[in-house]
Amino acid sequence: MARSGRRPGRTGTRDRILVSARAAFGESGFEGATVRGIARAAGVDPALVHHYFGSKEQLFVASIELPFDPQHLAALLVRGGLDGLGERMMRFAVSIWGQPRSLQVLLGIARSATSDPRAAEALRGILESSLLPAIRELGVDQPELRASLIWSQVVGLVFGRFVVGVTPLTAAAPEQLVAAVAPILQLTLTAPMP
Amino acid sequence: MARSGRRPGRTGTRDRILVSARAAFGESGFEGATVRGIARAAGVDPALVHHYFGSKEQLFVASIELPFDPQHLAALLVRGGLDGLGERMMRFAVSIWGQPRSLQVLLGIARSATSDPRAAEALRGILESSLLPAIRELGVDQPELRASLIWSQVVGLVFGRFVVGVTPLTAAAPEQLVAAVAPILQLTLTAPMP
DNA sequence: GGTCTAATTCAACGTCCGATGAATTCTACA
DNA sequence: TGTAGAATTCATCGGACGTTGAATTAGACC
Repeated sequence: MARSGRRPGRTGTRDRILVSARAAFGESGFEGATVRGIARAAGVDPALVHHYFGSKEQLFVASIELPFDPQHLAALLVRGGLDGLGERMMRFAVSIWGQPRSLQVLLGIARSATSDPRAAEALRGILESSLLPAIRELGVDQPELRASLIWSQVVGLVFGRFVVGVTPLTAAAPEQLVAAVAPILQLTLTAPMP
Repeated sequence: MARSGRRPGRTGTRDRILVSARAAFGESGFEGATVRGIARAAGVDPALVHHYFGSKEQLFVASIELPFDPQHLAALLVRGGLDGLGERMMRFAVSIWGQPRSLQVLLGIARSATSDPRAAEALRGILESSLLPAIRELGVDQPELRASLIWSQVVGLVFGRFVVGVTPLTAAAPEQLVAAVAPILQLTLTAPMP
């Protein structure tokens, strides 16, 4: 039984709450995760969560900060031109979901997007602030449609691999996925579009 | 205030509950939808839901019966061979999500898959009982990986169009989507795979 | 007409949830 | 050393949820 009152020394409590929150939201989405569960995982009283973050929603917002800078991504994609862009995109996706913390953020957003418009907007934001500008800058025709199709392919991959657990997708090595999907993305960039 | 007791005449109450349930699950997923809300939408006391279906979970199972027969779909895809298979797949997907009831069932499963392993299994089932057998039967190499990639593309499309609301995907006419995506699916079927 | 069964509502229980406000303990700084 | 403020817990509130059991009303069949 932890007695009440301030703890001696520096306790990174706020950070521990954030870490637990990312794990919980990534596992169960916004609605499925509970403030009490997050507090328990952080070894802390639920009231502390509100003390630091005000509300469950604000905690969510704080915990799903995008694990990369959209402009940086856009620049990275543009650099190198249209050639090999599909592969660069896949490599970036794979490198992001290879980091546990980034993956948690991504899954937290994706799992919450099914019920929370804000999370859905965050997902759209990745498309509109990175993918679309990059493709526009390269002067491809029908940039909106192409960017959306690429976005939906990557989202589908993440969904299949990490949410639904489709065996060939969970079993494939990252390199194999890159090799398999990159040409498809490349065709999505270059094929004639209606 | 509806007084208690049996209603005169034939009241399709059970069916009305099912209809409301599909709408609610499609809109909010299993956890987000509430028995009380479904009952309210059906103009009925919440206890009736349990009288007819036993539990929220059994109601969910009853309401998400797949809107098509997997074997029939597999046969439809095989008939006609590898040529134009991508287009047939897209046409089928578009025709399914064009029917409101089917779309509700699909979205109910997809939205619940983020937290409910059973729904995730139902989603995998579409892949394993229709897509994969069809592709296998056509003698393509790497059928598991190809089927999974096609599945993830279609799931991503549904997610983008109906859950996240990606503008180019919501705005595109079904025919335009078929024309844009079919060649990509076809490449996924025929491109060399690692 | 009497009786059994199905349909329907009502009232309630127990649980979990997010949130609040007060009390307690420590740190920082004058 | 005294005191303001930050960190932490505790007890609790009000609400929503799934579920249950009893009571009420209608149809079906003898």
